[in-house]
Amino acid sequence: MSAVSDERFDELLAAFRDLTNESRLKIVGLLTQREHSVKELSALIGLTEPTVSHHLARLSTHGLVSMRPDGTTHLYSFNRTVLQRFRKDLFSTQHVNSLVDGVNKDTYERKVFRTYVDGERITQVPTVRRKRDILLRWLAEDFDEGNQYTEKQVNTIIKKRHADTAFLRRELIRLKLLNRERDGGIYWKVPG
Amino acid sequence: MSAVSDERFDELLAAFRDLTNESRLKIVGLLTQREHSVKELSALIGLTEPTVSHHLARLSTHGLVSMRPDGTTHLYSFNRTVLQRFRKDLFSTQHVNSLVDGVNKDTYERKVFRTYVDGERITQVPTVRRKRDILLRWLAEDFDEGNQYTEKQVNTIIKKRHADTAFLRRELIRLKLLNRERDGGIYWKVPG
DNA sequence: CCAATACTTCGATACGCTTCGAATTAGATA
DNA sequence: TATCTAATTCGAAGCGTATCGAAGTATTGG
Repeated sequence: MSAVSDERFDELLAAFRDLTNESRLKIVGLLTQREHSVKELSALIGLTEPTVSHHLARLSTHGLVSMRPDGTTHLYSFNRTVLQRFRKDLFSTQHVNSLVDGVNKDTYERKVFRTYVDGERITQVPTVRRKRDILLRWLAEDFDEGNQYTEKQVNTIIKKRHADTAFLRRELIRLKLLNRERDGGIYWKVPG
Repeated sequence: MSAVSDERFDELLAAFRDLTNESRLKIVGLLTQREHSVKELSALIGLTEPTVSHHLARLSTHGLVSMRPDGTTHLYSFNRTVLQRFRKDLFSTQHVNSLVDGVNKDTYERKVFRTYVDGERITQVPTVRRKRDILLRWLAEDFDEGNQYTEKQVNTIIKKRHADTAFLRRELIRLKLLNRERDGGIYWKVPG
């Protein structure tokens, strides 16, 4: 489910891009009132006929306008229903969510692991909190929900990853990944 | 009430232009889920931090995103209400109508008058129907609603504008500006 | 069949915009 | 205080596109 391959969204985006343009919005504004010829539109908004023709061509590729020949003149009209459908769809959460490629979603975290973790052990605790937090969430996975741990047991588990047990234990509590009984030496993992 | 001076519409247009851009839509999509730092966004969508920073700056000029500093990182979040208001306003007929400058609305017709009318008289009847129709609507103003005219009276009125009364009389009827009693010689102006 | 008219297509220009890398600023850590 | 990191600002390259004039096409009117 990559962003690039969401053709439906690409079409919607292109349609809106073509719509959010001063000249084309003027054309659409005029066509909402009644049908107009290219020459009329050209005179009304102060652009040459080739330019107007070009804009109308772009609008029609998305079905936003229709043309009806009348002698040598081409009468263009606006398709309200098409725009209404586009308005509804563009910002639907479905499409917005599909923008982000799931494969890329954790590249940042992977980079942190590559830098600070070697196999099973943390080579160095990142000084930057944001990076450190990523490793702490990983470290928290070594604890089971529902279990209770003494401080000694906590240190043993942490030591498998890094030597500085005191600091990492305090950090786990700061991030609310572990909880500690008031005054006591009992720790447990916070669910979630 | 010129199109160029409708600042409110210009602002809406600029906001939507800034929104209908693939990179910025990706950013907005991510920010709808939760707040993100510039570095995170950069890694997630595969752009450099300066580029992301630039996009965020554009989005924030329209109030679409807000920033909250947290240490050296800047956490950006999305303002739903602003987008909702924009969506409502952009296509309101009020704004669409204000796009067209009233002063320019009749330039095409004025040009026809300049070319084919000299003071009170039609110098030459345009062969192009579209232009001819403009003069016919002007000619119809010489007739009063509610009055009844014989063919002779109709010709007299037309002759003040141009010699070819027979043709112009027929054309007025073709355009449904004048009406004629079946088989009879009685004419009257069509209201409206 | 020829002339006039409206439209479109084509080629070229000019402008804006996205994007990047380099340099700068601000904040946190040690 | 000095160093590191994150973010921003700046300058430049590349691309798309809005626009125009000129040329080509189709349809009407005589």
